[in-house]
Order: sequence, then C-alpha cells, then structure tokens
Amino acid sequence: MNSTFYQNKDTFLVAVDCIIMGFRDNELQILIARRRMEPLKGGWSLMGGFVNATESINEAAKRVVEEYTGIDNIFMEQVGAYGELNRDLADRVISIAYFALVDMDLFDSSLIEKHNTRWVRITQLPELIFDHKKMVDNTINILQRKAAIKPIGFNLLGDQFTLPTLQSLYESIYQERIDKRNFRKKLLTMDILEKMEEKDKSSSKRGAFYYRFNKEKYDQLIEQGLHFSL
Amino acid sequence: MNSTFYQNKDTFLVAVDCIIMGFRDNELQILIARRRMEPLKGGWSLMGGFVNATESINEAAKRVVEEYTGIDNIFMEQVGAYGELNRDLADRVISIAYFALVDMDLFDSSLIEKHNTRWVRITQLPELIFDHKKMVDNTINILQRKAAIKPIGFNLLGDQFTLPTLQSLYESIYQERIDKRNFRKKLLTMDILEKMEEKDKSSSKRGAFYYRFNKEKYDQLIEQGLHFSL
DNA sequence: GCAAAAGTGTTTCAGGTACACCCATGA
DNA sequence: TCATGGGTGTACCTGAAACACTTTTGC
Repeated sequence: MNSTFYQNKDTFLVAVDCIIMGFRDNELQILIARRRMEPLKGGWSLMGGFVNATESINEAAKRVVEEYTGIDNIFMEQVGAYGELNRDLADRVISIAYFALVDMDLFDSSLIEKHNTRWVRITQLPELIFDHKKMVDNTINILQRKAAIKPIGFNLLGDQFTLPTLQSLYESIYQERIDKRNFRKKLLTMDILEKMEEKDKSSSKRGAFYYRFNKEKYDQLIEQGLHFSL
Repeated sequence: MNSTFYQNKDTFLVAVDCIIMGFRDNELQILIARRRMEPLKGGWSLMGGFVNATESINEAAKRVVEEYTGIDNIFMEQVGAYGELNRDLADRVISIAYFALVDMDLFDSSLIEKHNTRWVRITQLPELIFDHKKMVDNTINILQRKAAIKPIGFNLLGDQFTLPTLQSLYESIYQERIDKRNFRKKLLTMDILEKMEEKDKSSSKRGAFYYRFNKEKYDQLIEQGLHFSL
C-alpha cells in the first residue's frame, strides 16, 4: 500500500456493529451481548468488532456475524455509518452498522455463553449502549421498507415454512395485524411459492402445509416487469 | 480523548465524498471536479475531503459541501460507507458518501475555477474515478425512492417555482414523462402549496404562476396521518 | 363433540391512469 | 393571427381493504 499521497491526515478506529435478527415464537428477535469490557461493562450492546487493515468493511461485518452466530453465507446489508464525535465513550470510533437476517435454527447456541449473548424480542429490547438503539431503529425502518418490496423476509425462515408462519413474520415486521385472506391471496397470486406435500403439525391439530420460496419463479416475475409486494 | 481501551487496532483514513445535485434547464445536474492530485490526476471525481479528528462525519460532509458551493444550510443525507480494500488506488481510504440537494441559484460560481469544478447533466455524466459512479448510482436510487414519499425535491428549487418546473424536476428524477393533469391534480389536492400572485414569464408568453412550498400545511398533512406522494 | 388453528371468495372503494381541448400572450 | 406553453375535468380500471364461515383433527 502506497502512503505517500495523503499525508498529515487524521486516522480513525473503524468498527462494524451488526444488528443480527432472527424470527422465533412469532416475533422478530435481536441478538445482543453483555459487554465484557470497559467502558459501560455489563451494558447491552450489538455485536461489534474493529475493522482490520486486511479486510473490506463488508468482510469485517461478515466475519463478526459468523463469529457470533456460527453461520456463514448470511443475508446482510449496510445500514449506514455513525460518526458522532463522542458516540463511543472510550475513544473516537467511526462505526458502520450492518443488519443480518438469519435462520435461527442454524444458530450455534454454544456461542451464547462464549460471547455472553442473548436473543431478545424487538418489542422488549433493553437499553443499549452508545448509539446502538439508533442503529436498531434505522434497521427496523429499512427492514419495513425493504421487506415490502423485496423477498428478503425469507432469509429469516428455514427453507420450508407455513403460510401462517410467514404471515406472522410480516406482522412482526410491520407491527400490525394482516388479514389472512388478503395476505394469502396476494402471496399465492404472485406464484413464487412452491407447495410441499407435508404439513407442519406443531402448532395445530389440522396442520398447515409447508411452502418453499422458489427463486426461479421469483426471477421470472421480475423479468416480466412485475413486482414483489407484501 | 482516552485511548487506553482499544489497543493494537488498525486505524484508517476516512473521507467523505459528496454527490452535490442541482436542477437547471429541466434536468438534474451533478457537480464534479477535475482531480488536481495523483493518483488519476485529471480524472473526474466527486467533491471529497478527509474527515478531521475534530469533527463528526456529518460535519465533515457539510464542510466539504460548503467549501465547494459557497452555500450553507444545505439538505444532506448519508448514502452509505464504501470500504473495499482498493477502492482508492493510492491508499486504504474508507469513504462515506453523502448527497446534497442545492438550489443552483445560490451557487457561488467563483468557486468553479478555484476548485476546477463543473455542473453536468446526470444523463451525461462522464466516467468518474474510483467507485464514485457507484455512489452516484446509489444516490439516484435513494433520490427516486425518497422524492416519491418526502417533499425533498423542493430543496432543488428556489422558494418560488412554477408547476411546470416542478413537474420537469420530477420527470428528471424519475427519468420518465408524467401526465400534466394527473401531476397537478395530485399535488394540488395535497394542499401543501401556496399560490403566488406573480407569474414566471421567462419560459412562455402566457406565464405560469409561482407557488411556494408551505411547510406548515405539509406538517398538518402528516399529522392527519396522510402522506406525501408523487 | 369441541376447541383451535387452517383454509377459502366476494364486494366495495379509493386512487391511479388515460385522455383532448381551451386559454393567455408576445411577437 | 398564430405559435407556444399554461391550465383544466372525466371515465375507466386495477388493486387494496373489509368481511364470515367451513374444514380438519387431536384431545
């Protein structure tokens, strides 16, 4: 790396903070950790880490998410950069927030005690350190906006899921109830789901059919100039 | 600033790059500069600058925009952070992009030669250095999405403007033609504009009435649970 | 047989879209 | 008087929202 061009410029610690979201018990969940170091030791925080000189910021975020979940190949998007002067009480740190949507069934629970983490419902989020609450709020806004027009919500589910589950996922994202018939109608007329033969009997006696998201059909939909919309 | 907590971590040059947009001759325009330093001296770039230790990243962006336009109090929003390893050919630089919407009538033209800048139509953007083209593309996406649901487009106009001008602004943002009657209907039924008595006769013999965006009326609209939408 | 969740259609309404003519004025 | 851009209203159509009953099955 050639450093002769930009001289006498200040340099900064750069961190990534990750809003890792899952879905369980009909509610969105966020992974938070009890901080093990000062300042604010014992406070709840997002999963974070410093960016290394050898990696891009996207790679740093991916590394952090894998470290705390044990999952790779996770859907992630940048939320934004946070650069207030005193956002981190210990030192000047510029942080870039990312959100990750994970299938909680793939989560490695052994990492919970290792990193002192916990899944909490978004409706019951405790106070977070620094500006982490703002990062979460911005994430939820992005998620609400984006889940409506892109099929990103499926990243929160296993590859098989029932329509009632999918509906409750969207209800949790939008924080409002949705009419069952309208929801199913919209979804099924898009023709991007594949109905399975088996049913999920875990939450009712009758059982609900499993469906699978069909990426090929989705791509066709887009090619036809149509849009995903929920 | 206390630096005893986070030790042995890499630090980075952090820059801001600003997509400064204006509106003139019925088209969106972007301010670009011919780069005066290596690497890629002579290439077209966005307005950029390094973040100083004494300022937040938002303040850095504001400083840069003022420096290149001579205008303060500009509408700005963050686009995102760009952190690929070799995005800047000279050194590892993490850059945070911001877009700014300015009233070109307030632009200080004397700064053009000082900074080697030029306004170009977005439809005629030359090749830009580094990942600046990607920043512009992301900005245009954000602008198209956001201008449809928030009255941010008015930041590109003086405080008086005609409806034909406003329409051509939206046509330039969306890159498509809009029906005159539908546009006016939607806008006027929102009741957020104030009709002036004077006309703008510069672009027709008959002249078009000036209007003013009325922030109070807009706030009322929102309070009533209604939405801006164009 | 009953409780509990899954599944299914129709009507209504609002908002978006398409569309063509008259008006005012300077040259 | 004519060329140029400004201004106006209606009909249609699509998609969103509201709404209630039947089905399945384990207990």
